[in-house]
Amino acid sequence: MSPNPAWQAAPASAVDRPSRAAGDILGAAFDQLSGGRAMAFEPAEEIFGQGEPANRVYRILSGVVRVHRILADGRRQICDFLHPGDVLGPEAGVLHAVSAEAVTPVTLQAVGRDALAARAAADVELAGVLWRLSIDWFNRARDHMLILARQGALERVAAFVLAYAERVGAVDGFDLPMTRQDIADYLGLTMHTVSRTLSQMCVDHLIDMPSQRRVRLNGGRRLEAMVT
Amino acid sequence: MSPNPAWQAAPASAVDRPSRAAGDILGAAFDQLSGGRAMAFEPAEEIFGQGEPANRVYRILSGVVRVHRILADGRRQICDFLHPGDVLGPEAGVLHAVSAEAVTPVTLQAVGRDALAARAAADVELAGVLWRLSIDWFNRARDHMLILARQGALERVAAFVLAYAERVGAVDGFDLPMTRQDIADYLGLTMHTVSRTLSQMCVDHLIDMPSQRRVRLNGGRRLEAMVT
DNA sequence: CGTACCATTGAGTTTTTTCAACTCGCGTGG
DNA sequence: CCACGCGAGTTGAAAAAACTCAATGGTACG
Repeated sequence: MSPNPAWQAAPASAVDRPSRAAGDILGAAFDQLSGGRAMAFEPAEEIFGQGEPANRVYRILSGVVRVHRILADGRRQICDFLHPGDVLGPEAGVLHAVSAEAVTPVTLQAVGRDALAARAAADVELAGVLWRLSIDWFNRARDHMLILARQGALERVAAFVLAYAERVGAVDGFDLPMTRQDIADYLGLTMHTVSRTLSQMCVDHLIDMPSQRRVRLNGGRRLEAMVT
Repeated sequence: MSPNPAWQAAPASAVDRPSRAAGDILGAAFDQLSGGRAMAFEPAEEIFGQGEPANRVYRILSGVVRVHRILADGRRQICDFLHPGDVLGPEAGVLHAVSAEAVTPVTLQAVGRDALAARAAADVELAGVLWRLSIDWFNRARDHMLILARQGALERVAAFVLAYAERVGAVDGFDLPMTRQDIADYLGLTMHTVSRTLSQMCVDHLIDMPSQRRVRLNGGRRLEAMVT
């Protein structure tokens, strides 16, 4: 593991998405309502499970979280990977429709759903930030749907790599904290297809993979061209 | 076309989702804010387009609407089909991320986004209804993601047919208002695969199709079994 | 009654999955 | 220290699924 992987730090630049102001407002609300306490989770530890009551909303301080659903026959669909600064939970109804697990070691702040709602009712700016967040999720979900429905393996993996690079603000490469199986379950492919596709992208010099988990984009232009 | 297809009527039972009370609250808000005016659209007519400013929120009175995105290379992904009682638009940011078109003749009420927001700010019940709506959309989007990512053609078509039957409250069959191409673009398949799959389901006596657009479920038990 | 559009069906091809073997890195315990 | 085993990853070959191309059938509407 590299000395200071992007997903581990929670620097202002990563946390304060989509804007400095939005991050501040959210951060302040969480700092205050959580009483400054943080929760810690080990890799593969469950943060909450499908079907459990959804009483709390979380804000990730460090680490990477996967949000997924399990089907009766064991197939798994990862809906999203969440990073420092991302908020987890408020899209839920009374019960969680998905599970959330730590991919890496994770720390997060938890606040009561009702407490956050009460504060949002009193604070127009906070309500606006939460509203914009839910729009973002919705558009993310639709982008994801598009990838799953209409794209081939190469396009899917390219889109994932590019989106991940942007998400962690890669400068000269980045680490993928998740396994090939995780990527496959996110992209609707098998682990094998993901592996083959990454290998092929290396052969074509679209990317380099100095180690199994590390990726460097070679320019990225050609890669971007295949994401439509 | 059958004399009174389910998608044409806007009976209380269809409009008042997810509950009588919620429908009343929404209906009252729309009736009042729209000034009782309704807009009409012909099949294939655009209600709003991707990239346009999202100033209004719509409530469908009759007909079926498709919500979709077009990719640069012409591929199309239908995100959802909406029916009488459904609300269209409030999930959008400043600009619409999707287009909406009439599948059948459609009538709908339009209200200003700001006007609705203002009313929601003053009416806790209305705000709750809108909030629950957005949760429903989100979960629908995730269900859809699951279908697109992890299921075969038979499962996809079966899921669609069952969901549609439930949506229109089918008693002894129902009409599909959309083309095979629409279904394919919704399910992430080709028109050919959809057609073949439906044919196969007829051969297997899972369904009957008295005409190209009409479907009758044969019990539905076996069909439900394949949706996982 | 002809035309246009939607739908169906067949045949061959491509893509992805499945099955299986094998490699690599890493931590454990002899 | 080294052998061992385990989990993750890679890769090849065969099989399955869906797509493309192409032709045909059906229905509605002028």
